[in-house]
Amino acid sequence: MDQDRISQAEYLKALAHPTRIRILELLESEGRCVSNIGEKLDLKQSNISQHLGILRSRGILSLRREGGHSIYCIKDPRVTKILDLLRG
Amino acid sequence: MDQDRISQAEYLKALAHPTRIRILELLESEGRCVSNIGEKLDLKQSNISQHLGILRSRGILSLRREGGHSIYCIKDPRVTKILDLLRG
DNA sequence: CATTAAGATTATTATATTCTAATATAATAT
DNA sequence: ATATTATATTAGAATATAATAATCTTAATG
Repeated sequence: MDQDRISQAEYLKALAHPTRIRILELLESEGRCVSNIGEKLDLKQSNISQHLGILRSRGILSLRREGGHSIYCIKDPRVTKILDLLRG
Repeated sequence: MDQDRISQAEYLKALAHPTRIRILELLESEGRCVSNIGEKLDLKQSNISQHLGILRSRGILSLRREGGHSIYCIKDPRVTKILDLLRG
């Protein structure tokens, strides 16, 4: 169906941003909370939260709550394969 | 460097469109000219030409001229791997 | 209960993409 | 040389994305 290509495109679009790629690189080693990612990337909290929301809404990241923090982890193993391919 | 993520993002952005994914699927089997792709996809010629230009400018497709036709082919084998992963 | 910390959401503005329509170019045929 | 076919390019309007700032929400703590 054509819906397939639309969701494939949306999936790729979720990955297709330099900040989101940097976030995914950070999360490849371990799950992290928003403020930790914020320190590493030196970006506004709301901006990071928006990017995380995009990655989560496409099923790429998962979220668990721990103490007062939201820990984001890579949920879909395909992203690491795609990033590996890109790094060639 | 950060430039790496920018080019990776641009590469993914080139793939991240339903029409471009359909074009790549068509080209996975064989090289095709613009009008052939046009028949299959039922889109305006200029629109297809623009999408092909985007894919070519990112090094994903190559172009050779043959008679009065432009034949486009997949140049970067990584795309088929990425599409395979998405179809997973 | 009031305060604070962590994160999410919303509004706004700026920028980028996409599609269509029109025009230009290049090669081939008449 | 003119016409035709195939493709490319450009311009413009509509839509989508992105960054910032401001405003919630929730949970934990004094």
